[in-house]
This record gives sequence, structure tokens and C-alpha cells, in this order.
Amino acid sequence: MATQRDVARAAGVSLAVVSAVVNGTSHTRMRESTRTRVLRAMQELGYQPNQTARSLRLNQTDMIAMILNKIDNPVYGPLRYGVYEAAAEHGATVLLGDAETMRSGSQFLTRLLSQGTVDGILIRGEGLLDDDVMAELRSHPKPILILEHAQDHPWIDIDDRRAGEIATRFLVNLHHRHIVFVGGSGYISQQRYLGYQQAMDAAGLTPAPHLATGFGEQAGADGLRQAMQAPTAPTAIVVNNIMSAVGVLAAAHDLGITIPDQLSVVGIHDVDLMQHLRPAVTAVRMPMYQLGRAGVEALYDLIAGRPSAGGVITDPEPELVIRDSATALTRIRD
Amino acid sequence: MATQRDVARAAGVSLAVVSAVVNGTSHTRMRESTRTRVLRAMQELGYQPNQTARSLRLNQTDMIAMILNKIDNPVYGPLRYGVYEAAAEHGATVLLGDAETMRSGSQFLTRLLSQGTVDGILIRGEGLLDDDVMAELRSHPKPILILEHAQDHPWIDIDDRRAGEIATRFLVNLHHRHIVFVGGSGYISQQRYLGYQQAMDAAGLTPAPHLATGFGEQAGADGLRQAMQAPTAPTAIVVNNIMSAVGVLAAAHDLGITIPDQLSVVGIHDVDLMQHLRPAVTAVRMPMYQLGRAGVEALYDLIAGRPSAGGVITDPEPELVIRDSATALTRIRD
DNA sequence: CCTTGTTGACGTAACGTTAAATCAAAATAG
DNA sequence: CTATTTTGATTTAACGTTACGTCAACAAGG
Repeated sequence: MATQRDVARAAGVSLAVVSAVVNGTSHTRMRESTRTRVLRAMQELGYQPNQTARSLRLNQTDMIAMILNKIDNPVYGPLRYGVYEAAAEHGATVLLGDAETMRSGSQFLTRLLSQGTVDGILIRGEGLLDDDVMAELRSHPKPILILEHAQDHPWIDIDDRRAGEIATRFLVNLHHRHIVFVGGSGYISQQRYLGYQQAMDAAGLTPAPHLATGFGEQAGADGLRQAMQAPTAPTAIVVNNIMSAVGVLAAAHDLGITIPDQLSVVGIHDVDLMQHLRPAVTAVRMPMYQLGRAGVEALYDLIAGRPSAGGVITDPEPELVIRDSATALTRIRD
Repeated sequence: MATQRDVARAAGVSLAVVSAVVNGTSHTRMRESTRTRVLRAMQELGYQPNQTARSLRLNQTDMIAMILNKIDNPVYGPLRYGVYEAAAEHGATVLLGDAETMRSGSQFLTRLLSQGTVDGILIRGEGLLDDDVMAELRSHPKPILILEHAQDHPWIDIDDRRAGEIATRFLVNLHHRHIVFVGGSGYISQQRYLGYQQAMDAAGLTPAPHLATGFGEQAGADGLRQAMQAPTAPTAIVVNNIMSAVGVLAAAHDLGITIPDQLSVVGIHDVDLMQHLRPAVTAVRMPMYQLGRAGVEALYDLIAGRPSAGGVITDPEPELVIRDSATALTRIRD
């Protein structure tokens, strides 16, 4: 591994000049001919700057961490992409962590915390980590940005309330009157339920209580079963979580309910999988890519000591992708 | 941020003692009472070792990279978990990268390459990266281990051939005679096809040609369509890729083929999703967690300069998980 | 011709850590 | 009671960068 010292020796200049060439520093000036001589020496020796030394000197690692709750949830695909891209524009690398493997005291977290391994942290979802982990994070000297609304931290969000409203209004417009909301726990789910409520109210319908069964396939199945036990069974359902939608489809199949003839389903969040299920699932596409980009920008605001931009991402808006899992109610009941 | 110097001052000792306390070094000795005094000072000042300085001094970052082709493929869940766990045991953090975002010259790769950001790299799948990226990697001074057989690198593998054989034999035992293999490209798919061939040969059946349509849902759908166009349609199908299985189910639905009555399907790799599809998919579970652990161990062999253990993981063996997508052929044809 | 300013560099002190070399004081051996 | 070893530390030199301060040589201005 060639160092700047080796390059300096080879080019017959001092260390300072090499560093200046590498960084394009204006303070230390040089003749154009010296510059190219140094550049040539760098080439020949295959010089690569040592990131670790750089980090130590500059007190910045050009690395940010992103913590997700279940990395392989396909909704995170575009989010990750947006984060990677924006981070690259800031010359930074992304360290990806999964909250699942992140019980308090885990290697990953302590490494990040106060050890100066990263310049900042992006966390998806408040309440993702136990309280003591969050307390540790709070005492961290490096900035933290929450993707999704948070109490004590800068945050940035997508318009979950609106997504719930869009999904519900679509079903209302298809003449459905008994629409139920299958959700999870936490702020995000709550927001989507609020949107559901709003659309129901606007249509003069009475919202059903929030069926909070959790996340994932099993949660969706449980939610549908609970919904079907109500005195008057729903004709349509808004599913909070994308993986829950898979469970809803499975449970409907098992209960002998055909979708969309007997039950219309609209999911929140759109992923490739939705178009490959049968029936293909009608879903609300959320601006996850933009959330990723905006999250990184807001984090770099904090890193630079500027106030964070924050707020809710409204461009693009959540958008309904119509497929086959929802249809108009022809036989009006009640 | 308190440094060792601050702790030393607070405890009334020299820097060396603090360092020795932190690292438990035997060379620099001290009285038990000084040790606790230093420990107390560390506590009071909230001292955290600076990882960057440590890395520079020791020329090791305690960080390894893992590069996957599509991070959110659920088959990687247990793999990641195994890698994280084993890495934590080595005191290391895992930097996760996605080959999709990794066109040559990408920030991520150059950061890892020769800049001393990581102690080693784990790559899933040969041919994942373009040739020039691989060339860059090859000139990297830090060790690289390929998860899946590789030509010019140390590697470690799961028993893909056997998985193909198990899936096929299961269908043979259900009296199927026209079994087709829908695969992707590359070494892994090839191995599984070999296993398929072997099981077909053993049963005295003639293997169909490898239908290599790629990866993902669309590939599965394409594969099934191609298979159905053969002069004698298959009664059973082995699907190489888990996400392809989703596509096979969708295409079967679209073609009016009911599974398993008209077509039996067995997938390779088992994930949660498989039990939540309808019909639930019979699949071969692969030891991905163990692959992750073994990969890290082998990589640390290389890092330590020991020869890599390498080889194919045989414990546990690939295991068939029987669900609803495959059934015995009752109406024997031909 | 002296003064001042500019160009093109160089030397060096950090950043926080680790480990080798060194050393005074106390303990032990002869 | 002196010689030697052991104990319990300290000093210091790196690791590879970056950026501040300095400085000689030369050009331009008065």
C-alpha cells in the first residue's frame, strides 16, 4: 500500500504537496508541472488514499448508517436506492443495519454509538428499537434522523394519512359501504387509519375500529378472520401493510372467499410482488425513493449544523395502482 | 468526546495505562487499584474508544463487507443473520452492499477497494459484478470470499446439486414422469439442474432441457409458458428460484392450470412467503444461516493468513418442506 | 536600489490510539 | 548488605492524513 510519503519521495516533492494534489487544496500552491509529476507518481505506485487516516484527521468518516426493521421487506428497495444514491452524492457510504438483530448492546449499535464509526444515523420507524437503545442513541453525539414522525428527533415522513384516505375513497367510489381497516401498531399504521376514517366520514359512512394485528403475512390473515366475524361482514378491506396483503389473500382463499367478487382488497405500499399475486393486488404506491433521498439530505443538514428541512414528502403524492383485487359492488347490501 | 488522554488526566495516570486497561494488554502492568481508578474515570467521563484511531493504528477496521445481488430477496434473511452473528463474534460490523447499485466505479466499491475501509469482502454469487469490477476486486489487497463456487477465489457453497435432486426425486416418487426444470443462468442454476438431471436419470426418465429464463417473478412466468408449449406438457415442475415460484403460480392461474391438480410445483429455497401463497409451495429448505456463518469463518481464516476452510456445506442437508403445491399423479399418462 | 507582494513550495503539529522501550522503586536472592 | 529481578508504571514513536505557519526566490512598484 503506497502512502502519500511514497508518492512524495517518488515525485521528489514534500508530503504537503501530495496532500494538496489529492485534495485540490488552494492553500498549498504548486506549478502545473509539479502537479502532473505528482499525479504520474500516484498512478505508477497505485496510490489510494487511506480512508481511515483521513477520517481520523478530519473527524468525519463519510459513512452513514441506516437502520430498518426488516431489511428484506420489499418496500425498502426504492428507499435503499434513494439513500444510496443521495449518500453517494455526498461522497458517503451507507452502513445498513437490521433492527431485528439489534437487541440492546449489540455489536452494531455500540460500534456506531460514540465510536465515531458513522457521521449520522437514519432510522426507519420510531419505536423500532427498545427504549434503552433509543436512550443510548439520544446520548450519541452524532445526528439522528427518523424516517417517520418522531417525538424527540428530527424526522421526515411520507404522507401515510393520505395513503389511507386514497385507498378508502377508491373503495367508497366503488359503492362499498362496509369497509374495514386491517392495520398494525404504531404511528404509521395510526396515520393510515386516520386517513381511512377521514374518507369514511366524508362519505357519511361509519368507520370500523382499527384492527391492529401487527405486521407480516400472519397479521393479514388474522386481520381478515377478525373482520369476517363482525355482525355484518365487510365487502372491502384496506390493508395497512404490504406483506399483510399476502396473508389476507391466503386467508380469504382458506375461508372460501373469492377476491374481488366477494371481497375487495386494497393494499398500502406497492411492490413488484403485488402484480405477481393472483389476483394482482390494487395498491397505493408511496414515494419511498424520494423519502430515501430527502432523508439523506435532511441528515446532512444536521451534520452540517443547519436546521433539518424535515416535513412530509408531498411530491410525488401517494398514487393508486389499480389491479384486480378490488371491484365495484354491484349487489348493494343493507 | 472524552479521549484516553482525558481519562488519563482524570485518573492521574499515563496514557499507556489507560490503553492497557481498555485492551487488557499484559505488557503494561498495573495495580488492581489503579485499574479500578481508571475504570471509574472512564465511566465518569463516558469514555468511548475511537474506532477510527484504533483502525489506523492497528491497520484493521473490524468491518467486513457483504455484497448481494438483490438484498431484499427473502432467501438472504437467514444468510444475513448468520453473517451478522458470526461477524459479531469476531468483533466486526457488516457493511451491506447491493450489486444492483454497484456499477463499476461506484462509490461503495472504490471505498472498499484499497482504501482500507474493510478487512475483507464476502460476495454472493460469481458473475454478480461486471468483469472490470471483479478485476478491481482481484487487485484488492484484502481477502475476498465468494459464497458460491468461484474460479479464481476461495469459495464456500451450499449443496445446490443435491437440492435439485431432492426436489426432483420427490416428484418422481409421486409418479410424475414429465418433469421440467425452470432455472436461471449461472453456476448455481446449473448445479441445481445437474441434480435434476441426476434424479431423472436415476429414475430412468429423460431430463428436459434447462429452461433458463432468469430470476424473479417474471422469469418464473416465462419459464412455465415455455414449458407448456412442449409437445407433451409436463405434469410437474422444479423451480430454481424462490421468487420465480411466485411467477409460476401466477402464470398457471392465468393459463387456467390448477396447482397441484394439473401441475405439481416444487421450489428451491424456502422462505416465509412460500407458506402464505395459495397453494402453499412445497420447497427445499437450504442452510443459508449456516452458509453465512461458515462464510464469515472462512473469510477470517483468510484475514488471519490461514488457508480457507471452504467447501460445500453439508450439515444440515437441504430439506424438503412439503406443502400443497405438489401432489401424486393419479391419472398416469403415456 | 530597497520595499512589498506573489509564487511555489516545505516542515510540522496535530487527530486518538497502541506497543515497544525505558525506568524508578520495591521485592527478592545470594 | 549489595546484586538482581519483579512490579508498576511512564515516555515515545509510530499509523497516514490534513492544514497551518514559514520561507526562499523572484517580480513588480516606488
